Parts: sequence; structure tokens; C-alpha cells
Amino acid sequence: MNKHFQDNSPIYLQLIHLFTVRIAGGVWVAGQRVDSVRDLAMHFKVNPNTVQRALVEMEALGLMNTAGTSGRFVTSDQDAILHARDKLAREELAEFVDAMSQLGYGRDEISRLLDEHISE
Amino acid sequence: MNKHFQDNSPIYLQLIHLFTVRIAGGVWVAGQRVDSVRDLAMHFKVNPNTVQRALVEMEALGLMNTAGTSGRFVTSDQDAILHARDKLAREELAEFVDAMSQLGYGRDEISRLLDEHISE
Amino acid sequence: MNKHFQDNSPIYLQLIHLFTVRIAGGVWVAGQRVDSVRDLAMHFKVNPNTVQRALVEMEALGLMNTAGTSGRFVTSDQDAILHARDKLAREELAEFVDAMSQLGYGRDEISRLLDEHISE
Amino acid sequence: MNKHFQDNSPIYLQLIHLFTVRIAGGVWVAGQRVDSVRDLAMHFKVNPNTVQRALVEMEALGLMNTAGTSGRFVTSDQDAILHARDKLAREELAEFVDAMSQLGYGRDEISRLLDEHISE
DNA sequence: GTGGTCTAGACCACC
DNA sequence: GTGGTCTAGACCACA
Repeated sequence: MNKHFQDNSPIYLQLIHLFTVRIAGGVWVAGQRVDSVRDLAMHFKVNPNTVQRALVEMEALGLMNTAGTSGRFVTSDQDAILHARDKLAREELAEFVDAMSQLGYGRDEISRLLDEHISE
Repeated sequence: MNKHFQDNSPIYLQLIHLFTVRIAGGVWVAGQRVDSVRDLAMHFKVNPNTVQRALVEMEALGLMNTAGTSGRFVTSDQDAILHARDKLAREELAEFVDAMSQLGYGRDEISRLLDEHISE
Repeated sequence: MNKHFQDNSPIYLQLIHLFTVRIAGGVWVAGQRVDSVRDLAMHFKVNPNTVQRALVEMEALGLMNTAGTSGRFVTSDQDAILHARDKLAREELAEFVDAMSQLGYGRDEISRLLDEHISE
Repeated sequence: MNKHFQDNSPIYLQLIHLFTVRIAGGVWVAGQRVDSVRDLAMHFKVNPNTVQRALVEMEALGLMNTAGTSGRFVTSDQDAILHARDKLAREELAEFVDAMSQLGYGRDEISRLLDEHISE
């Protein structure tokens, strides 16, 4: 198995998530040109078609766009980026709280533990 | 791929995590007898040897013990359980904070967002 | 070149149009199961992946859906079908009127010619 | 593929159609001199022989004529032009009605929709 | 058998 | 060189 990915969900979905995190986190900044499909495919050791598919979906999500023959770019729509960041954060939050609840932690405890952890 | 597991890490490790969460979260209570290796293997659609290996490790971790021919039991050592719970919580915390940091959220923001989320 | 298609636009787009017309025109009725990806591919003498891509888009358009392992079906959403029919009709109308305008026909003439043609 | 044409039918036939529309629609007026074969070929990014062939056919159709060394001209025969215009219109009509029929529209509906569309 | 995914490799248009 | 499309063929999970 490719070190970048796990086998539970399709690689193209994992790529979408990975790209979205990069954009939401500002690693890929708005308006920036990203590497070519082929280069990304080489970097992730994945077939170019798989990257292509992920990038097409990124476009459908409004987070990237293609400039014909001159490459693909991160959207310049800051709102879209912020919205994506928000959504990802919400997902992380939900997962985290869910996992903590499974461990039997109540709301106050979760909040307290987080504050402790953060102030380390 | 088995729906219960992902392919990145060995299944027995995933089983250990799963069992530990159950014990830490109180789904399996202290001193309780757990299903037989065979039944667990059937339920998770996994080779009995894999379950067996996970249970042996649970014993090494001090979270379960075997009573000869009468089955395996969750430990009665409350301290061990609390310690495991603590460790899992710390891991979840670290993962969560890390993911949020990747999205560019600072300590205060994370704390604030969590409080908002929790109080919904 | 495949007799079913022309080379101007991608085959998968032509398939989407073709499928949409079939649904809008009632050749494929709401809720009906359509042939398998492989069968459609054989019939149109096209690669299964190309059909697959078209069907995925049909799903995104809300005109078809997939029932996991039991095949793909025309949507049961009559509204969606009517909406698609409407859209196609509008496109045909626009194209037609445009072509007639290019030939120098005015509104009244177009209308008159259509009535003549229809009543043949 | 050349953006002006599709690959299903020979380019010279498509040129004939294009020229005929121009004449029928009055873009090229009766008696007017048209660009040279070479210029037309350059404009459509097509082999001069292809343009040549189309023009010869236009002559056979009675829509153009050649005046030896001084170039080619649109016919001055108004009847021929009207006749061609009529034929094209009839084709467009037939195509349109056919497409609408495929969508399940009856004669009255087609007529009504056209009137609606036109009066926008 | 079904759909879903991935790979490898090819060709095209655009510039 | 870029992205876009298509084919051929493979493997998987589901049931």
C-alpha cells in the first residue's frame, strides 16, 4: 500500500481531503498555481488519472479551477476557502467530541482536558 | 476489505484499540466476562488467531485477564482502566489539536470552537 | 469513428445528452432499471469507463441513481424529469430560432412556417 | 479537430452548408465577390483543395459562379437563393420538430412553445 | 453478476 | 509542456 494513503476509502477521496486541507490551512494559497497533474501523480505515487479525478472534483467543489493549458489553480474565492475550512473544522470537532464521549467524557471534562492540553 | 478495519495498520492492533475503547468507555465493565475468541472472531469476521493475539496483548497491558478454562475477563483494576482511558483521551486530543492546527486555528480559537460546538 | 457519435464533443457528454433525451422523452421511464454499464458499453461500442462516467454525471444531475449492486435506475423524481425535458426543449427552441434567424426569417415567418410544416 | 467543423461528415460538405447559409441569410449578398480560395482556406484552417471543391459544388448548385481570373461571385439569381433558403429552412424545421417529438411534445405544444419563446 | 476504483498507456488540442 | 479524453484490462466488495 502507498504510504500516503489508507485502503479504507478511495484514493481520489483521500486526495480531495488532502488538497482541501492544504487550501483551507493556507499551505496552498488562494490563486496559486499547483503542480501539474503528472507531477502530483508522481509525488503521491499514484496514477495521473486518479489525481485528475480528484482535481476535477476540487473544481466542482469550487476550491480550484483550471486555466486551460496553463495549469490548475487554487480558487481566488476567499469565501469558498473559509467555508471549506469551517466545514473541515466542524468535522474534526464532531469526530473528536464523539470519540471522547465514547470514552465517557462529558462536555465539561472535554473542555477542561482541551484547555489543559493546549496550555502545555 | 473488512468493513471494521482499515488496511494501514495490522488488524490485531486495531482490535486492541477497539477493545481498549470499550473498556475505557465502560461498554465492557470491570470484571465482566467477554465473548469467546471464536465468537469475537466471527463477529469481526477475522481469523481467531488475530483475536487471540489481541487478547493476549490486552492481558499484557493489564486490561484483561484469562481465567483458565472459564473464559477471559475485563480487569478489575480500576486504576489500569482509568490510565488507559487517560491515554486514549490524550491521543484523541493530540490528533484533534493537530488537525485544527493544520487548518490554521490557534489555541484560543480551538477552545472557543469546542465550547460553541459542545453547547449546541 | 463510432457511428453513434460525432467527434466534436466528448463521447461521455454525448452519452449524457442521449440518456437525458431518453429519460425526458419517456423511452426510459421513471424508476426503470437500465442496462448494466457493461451492456450499454457493448451496445454503443464504447469503453465501459466512458459509460460509467456518463452515468455518474446522470446521477449528479439527479436523473438517475444507483442501487449498489443491483444496477442503475432512472430517477423516480418526476419533477426532475420534467425539468430536464423543459431544459432540452428550450435548448432546441433556441437553436432552431437562431438558425432560422441566420437565414433571415423573422418571428412571424418562423411561426407561420412551423404551422405549415406541422399541418402537413 | 478544427473548431469550425465536426468529424462526422466531410469538411467540404460542411463548407457547402456554411456557404449556403451565408448566401441564404444575406451575409453574402447576390452578385458579391467572395474571398479567394486561399484566403477562405486560411480562415477556416483547411486545405485549399477542400475549399475549392466546396466552391465548385456551390457553382453546380447554382449559388455561385466563377468569372475566370477575376474571382468567384455569389449568384445573381434571386430565385436560386430563395430556393436554397427554403430548403435549409425546411431542414431546420424537420430537425426541430423531430427533436421535440423525441421529447414527447405534440404539434400543438410545439407551436405554443415556439410562440412563447419568440415573444420573449 | 453488479457497480466502483485504479493503473498503464495512448492520443488530442492548445500555446 | 499543459489538461482532457479514451481504451484496455484488472481487482475489489457486495449479495
